[in-house]
Amino acid sequence: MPELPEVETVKRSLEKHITGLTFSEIILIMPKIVKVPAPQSFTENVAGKKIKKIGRRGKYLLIHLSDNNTLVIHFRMTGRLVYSEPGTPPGKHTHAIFKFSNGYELHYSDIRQFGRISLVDTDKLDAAPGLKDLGVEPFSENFTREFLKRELKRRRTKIKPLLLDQTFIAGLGNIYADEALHRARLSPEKTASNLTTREIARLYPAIKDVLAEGIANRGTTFRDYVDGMGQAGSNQEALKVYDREGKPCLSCKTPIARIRLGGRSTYYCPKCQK
DNA sequence: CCGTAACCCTGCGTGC
DNA sequence: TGCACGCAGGGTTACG
Repeated sequence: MPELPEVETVKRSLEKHITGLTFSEIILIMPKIVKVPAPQSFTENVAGKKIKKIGRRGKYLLIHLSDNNTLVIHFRMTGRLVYSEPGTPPGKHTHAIFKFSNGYELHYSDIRQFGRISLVDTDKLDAAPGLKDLGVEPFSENFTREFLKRELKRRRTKIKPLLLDQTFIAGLGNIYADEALHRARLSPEKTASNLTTREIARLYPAIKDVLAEGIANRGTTFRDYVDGMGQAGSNQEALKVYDREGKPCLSCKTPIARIRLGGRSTYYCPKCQK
């Protein structure tokens, strides 16, 4: 499931190949994946436009076009965007094909069909649905230890669900939230406002470190995730707790526990994480 | 404010 | 090439 490191890897792998290319034709196989505008308007407005720049905000991939519009793509769980050879046949779950004037194609596929694409005014990006309420970018200068401390102090929710809250920090998902808490040696059930200064001093770098490591390893591939060139990542080999229920903690050998928090599976070491 | 749950959807693991 | 069922998951929305 593409979280910040996976979307960042898609961005980096795609941008060197498609920046400057011009869309020639868009084939929308499954119209419902386009949120706004209406399907016909969408395909007409993307065709003929040149890609100016690729960006990312939280888990959203942003493809900025020459006419001051931006394609906003959210992959949810199983979405993929892969730069493909001319004439690549659509797969079973290919929902849109973006053809370039050089013959190459960008194939958007999504097994679960949860992902969505929008075309919005670049100047109004910050007000776009989904983007307008996004919280701080973990690698921005706004995300400081002091910010984290101040925000945690006024939240009475458990720390794990809070880390998943995109209006708080943008880009953390289930995998990296669990990994950050393990790295910081904090129980996912701890109430945010109860974290001590010392604990926050562990959590702050842990969040940035697990995300940076995920990017360095080109993302976590459990089943579906691939980058913009169709390549799997290797960060699954670096995970300490996620999807390791019953397996020994790599620090203390205690079996990794799995509980449910905020409706999500949560993996942690009951001994290391207090 | 906080927690829970339904919804969207398909593939996969499980039990028979 | 068995089949029915339930679960998983990100974000949004609804509800208590």
